[in-house]
Amino acid sequence: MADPVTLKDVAAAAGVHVSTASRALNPETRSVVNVDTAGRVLEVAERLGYRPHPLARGLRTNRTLTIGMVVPDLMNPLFPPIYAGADAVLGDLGYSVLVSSDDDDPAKGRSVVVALMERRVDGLILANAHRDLVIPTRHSKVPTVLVNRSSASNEFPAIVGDDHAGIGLVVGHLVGLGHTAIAHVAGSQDLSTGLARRQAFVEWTNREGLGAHPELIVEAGAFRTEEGRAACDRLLDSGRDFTAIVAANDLIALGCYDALAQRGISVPGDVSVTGYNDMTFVDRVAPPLTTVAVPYQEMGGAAARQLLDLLVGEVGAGAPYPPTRLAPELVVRESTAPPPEAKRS
Amino acid sequence: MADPVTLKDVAAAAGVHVSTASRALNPETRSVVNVDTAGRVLEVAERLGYRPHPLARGLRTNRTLTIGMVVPDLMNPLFPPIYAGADAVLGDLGYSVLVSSDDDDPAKGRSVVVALMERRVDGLILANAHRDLVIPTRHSKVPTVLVNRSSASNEFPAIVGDDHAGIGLVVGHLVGLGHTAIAHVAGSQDLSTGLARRQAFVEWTNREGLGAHPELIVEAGAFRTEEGRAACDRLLDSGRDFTAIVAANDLIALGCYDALAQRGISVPGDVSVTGYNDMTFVDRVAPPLTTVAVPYQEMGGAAARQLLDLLVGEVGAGAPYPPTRLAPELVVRESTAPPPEAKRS
DNA sequence: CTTGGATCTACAATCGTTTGCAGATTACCA
DNA sequence: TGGTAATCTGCAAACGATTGTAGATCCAAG
Repeated sequence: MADPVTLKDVAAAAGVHVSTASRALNPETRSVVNVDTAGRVLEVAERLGYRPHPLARGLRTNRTLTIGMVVPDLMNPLFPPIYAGADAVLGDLGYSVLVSSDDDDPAKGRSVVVALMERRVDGLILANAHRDLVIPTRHSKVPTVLVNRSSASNEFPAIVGDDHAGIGLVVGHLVGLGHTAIAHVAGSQDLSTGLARRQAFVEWTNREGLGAHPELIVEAGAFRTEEGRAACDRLLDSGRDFTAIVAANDLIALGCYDALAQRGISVPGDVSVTGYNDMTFVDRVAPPLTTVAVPYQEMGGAAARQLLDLLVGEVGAGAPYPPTRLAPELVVRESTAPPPEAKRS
Repeated sequence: MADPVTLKDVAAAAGVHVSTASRALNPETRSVVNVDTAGRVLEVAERLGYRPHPLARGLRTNRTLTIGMVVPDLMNPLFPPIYAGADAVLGDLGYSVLVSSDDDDPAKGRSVVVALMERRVDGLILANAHRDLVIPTRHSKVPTVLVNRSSASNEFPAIVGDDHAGIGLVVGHLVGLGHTAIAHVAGSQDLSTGLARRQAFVEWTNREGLGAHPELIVEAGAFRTEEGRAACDRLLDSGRDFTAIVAANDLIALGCYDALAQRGISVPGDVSVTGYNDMTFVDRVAPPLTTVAVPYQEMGGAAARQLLDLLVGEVGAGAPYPPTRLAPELVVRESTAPPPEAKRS
């Protein structure tokens, strides 16, 4: 009842052939049609409330004005901002963003990507994180950009947070407070962020002259509170002395809170803890978490713009794409303080 | 390079006409074609990796296998679970869910709905909440279901949390602890949940024999921390005595935390506070918040199933649809305790 | 041997656009 | 006035599927 006003209707009402109507409606080709017939068509289309049928148009032009986006899990508060950022810039240009989750399962990741491609998306934004993900788009022509992750070979443009700088911020902050024995609870090394933050940690601690202490680095199996707690337990069990922990992300940091609390170790009285991501509400836990804020929304926007470039640009411009790194920001709260005097590293 | 294997290719390879191939591939019509030609077509299609072109198919059948979903804001942690729940059930049937946000702006709400309809979605799931939202689908034939909100006239099926029961749970809990002077910081009365929770509050406090105290009800302009804080300030300024606050949602409850803390009133020592929704991390704020958990994911799933019913059923089955209410669950944490002895209501 | 009915398959139209091409109109200039 | 270029506009073929209808084939019965 609502909408079936077709191009044919517009053409008829304007007294022209549908091809003329089509050309008049399309800004690209409008110049080829007489200026006042064009005007008449426009006016009639407006009056009738004509809307092109996206399927018909897409069938002919081979474009869907749809972008596929795959994330590990939309319920992880990291990803909605990325989505929102991308959707904002793409929506303005008439694109819709179709999200899929892969639940951190590489197999499912592949299958959702092919599902998206079967839906004929015009481009892909991949935020799913497994480093070894074989990307089915590799040999297809679907423009693809990575966000919040990079690929080893830089075969796709990638927008990532500058983990190196971010970790630099927190270790700088900690040594500024006087810490000299700093531990790291790393995230999964299968994710590019887990790897990058760990590498950044060893580099910055070296650069600050704290020396290399591999025993002060322990790895959480995943970026989750429970895993963080377990990893921190292992660290504590090892008996090594330290006065600060930089956790690979906020969830792991909260896990550290738990492990420390259980042993009666006070934060930040006895040991300082830092997180990463500045998730919602980490300003309200006890104690409010010192962490680093990553501009996820801007990352989404940047990824979208990058993708648009790919869409207009010639396919296969190729060449390796060095990842663009967005600067993070240190957020100092109450989980960090100078080390206790009594304790020597 | 990847995919352009069309029905015509399959037909040619199987030595049949494309119409025969089409019928063979479609389970509905398969019976009409000879059983072993059908088998041959199937086999060839499989071997060639044929995938029907969704646009072509949709153009002909007038279905897109796409469901539109509109939420106020995906960054609000309430909505990803709803999305996930719906996507899980719809995805299994080949549907994709296209999300749009309306930023709680009724005008934008209408425009995203028409945008979705122009994309020819097969159905709509509306989770955007403004009670007075004029729904553009009203006179169109797009099957629509509401989730986490209802419409006054019940013209659409709606899946909502049972706010009445949920509020009953918390006031029951509070009177069980001995509270007799309970205040309510309500949410926006423009949202069906804000309204329903407030009404439930007055009904349950009456039923518990606490009498009506309109001065103990104050309204936050929106379901946000800042507004909650302001509203709670007004409540405190009024000078009325009370020993517990039931907040319309968790964010407002956190606002109450802030307002109380600033005046040195301890939670739950001096006053108990309850929230609503059991958002992630409210178990980690100080003190951990007593609240009510709403099964948002199931709500999304139920909405999807309801929509599927509409899709197969005859259009305009009509008749008012009484909302389906899903039972919430009380989560007791540490923000509630018996009232202080000293204080009389 | 013809006719009628089952069964199957092919033809062709259709969904609503876009777009190469050809034809029509007008205008311009010699 | 006639020829040609410039400017529009219409025709028709796509895009890749689905589907009503008509025709082909085969077999059995009259």
